[in-house]
Amino acid sequence: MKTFALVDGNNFYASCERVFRPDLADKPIVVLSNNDGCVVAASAEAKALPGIQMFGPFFEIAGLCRRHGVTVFSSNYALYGDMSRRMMAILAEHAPGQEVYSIDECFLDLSGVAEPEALARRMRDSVQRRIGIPTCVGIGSSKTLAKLANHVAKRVPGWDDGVFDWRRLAEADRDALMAGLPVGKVWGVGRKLADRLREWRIDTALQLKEADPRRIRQGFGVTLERTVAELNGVSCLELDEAAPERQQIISSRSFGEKACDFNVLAAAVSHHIATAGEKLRAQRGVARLIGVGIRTSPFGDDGYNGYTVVPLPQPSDDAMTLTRAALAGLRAIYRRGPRYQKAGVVLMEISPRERLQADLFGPAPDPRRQRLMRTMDAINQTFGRGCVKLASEALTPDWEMRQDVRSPCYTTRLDQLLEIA
DNA sequence: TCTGGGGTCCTAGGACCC
DNA sequence: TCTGGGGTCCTAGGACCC
Repeated sequence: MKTFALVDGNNFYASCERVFRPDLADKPIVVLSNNDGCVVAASAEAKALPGIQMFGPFFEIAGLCRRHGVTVFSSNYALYGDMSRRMMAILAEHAPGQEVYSIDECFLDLSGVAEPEALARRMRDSVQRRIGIPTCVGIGSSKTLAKLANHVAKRVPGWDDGVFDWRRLAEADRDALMAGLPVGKVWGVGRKLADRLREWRIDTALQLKEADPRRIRQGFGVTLERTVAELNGVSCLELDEAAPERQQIISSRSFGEKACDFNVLAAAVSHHIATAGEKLRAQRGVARLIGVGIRTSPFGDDGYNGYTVVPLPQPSDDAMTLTRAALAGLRAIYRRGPRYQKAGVVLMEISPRERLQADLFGPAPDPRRQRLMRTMDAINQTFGRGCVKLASEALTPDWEMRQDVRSPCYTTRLDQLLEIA
């Protein structure tokens, strides 16, 4: 029997900010998305205020925050990323297998551990003591059950003491608990799927668990059929220890201020293709298609949505090749006039680089260019993103995002260390 | 004054061909 | 007058996640 644990940081971004602001313990905090657009994290105290909704637009609740003395932070990904690495490293010490699933959560393989719940409590204490981040742990015999257990450990009254293992309960009690969980809480079931399931009279996690797998497969596909099996304790999803190779890589961002000028869009697109190219080379891939998109705000009425796909003559991971193609795409879709709100790129048809060289009869990639890319990536890794970049990225800085209230990079910048008075 | 995130994968449906 | 398939490729939009 397999045993999985799902560990995640409670209100992770808010907790990261609090580590360096002990004065904010027990105080309401919210953290905003890129560009200060939406609320993406909130401390328990903030969540308790009526009207503070995750992923809701911030401007709608800005007044409420002022009235209730909520401390508001812009996203500080340098800080959260670094805290995440520390948390993941501590957790990895306790388990033979770890899959980092997102910035604030990971699956652990606890198969063969005699007392997983006791281990989970030790892990929680360790993370809390060493980096000051509170966590919750869910345990089950499949990843889906571990996820659901995590929800129980965090939110279900009576069971929300931070660690929950389904096997703590007899089967009848497990079912009773699952009967109280809406089907939308199950991993992989979002709002739309939950609506459709309700038409089938499947409202709770228990009803999904007990649904006929064949009918689910017919009505909803193999993915949900697998979820049903996982809810029944049959593990179908393995622990992916290596970061999966992406089939597509997206980089896009909204502008701090709307942009009309071609050069501003060109700088943004150059930046995004540079970021995407770095990710592409990190997974040792090459891309054949490059998508470029620009759009105005979807909430205005003079909407323009430009998108095109540029094929490369042969798949590439070279920053200059990618940038040239992306800018050609941008020229094709750019219209003078609209006030653009967002630009982005997509790398598609990604294949492993090694295969490319064996397959193609065309000219071999220039080894000097490859060395240049490796050097560029290495420098940027050591000295920070953007230390070395192509000139097209630097045409204009006008598209930078808005971050009005970002905290210092306490853990990654010497000049921004926390000072203790 | 104005403000609304970012990323990945899947799939339905159209175009095209035999 | 009425009937008339199936596979592949592509893409936009949908759905999900955090």
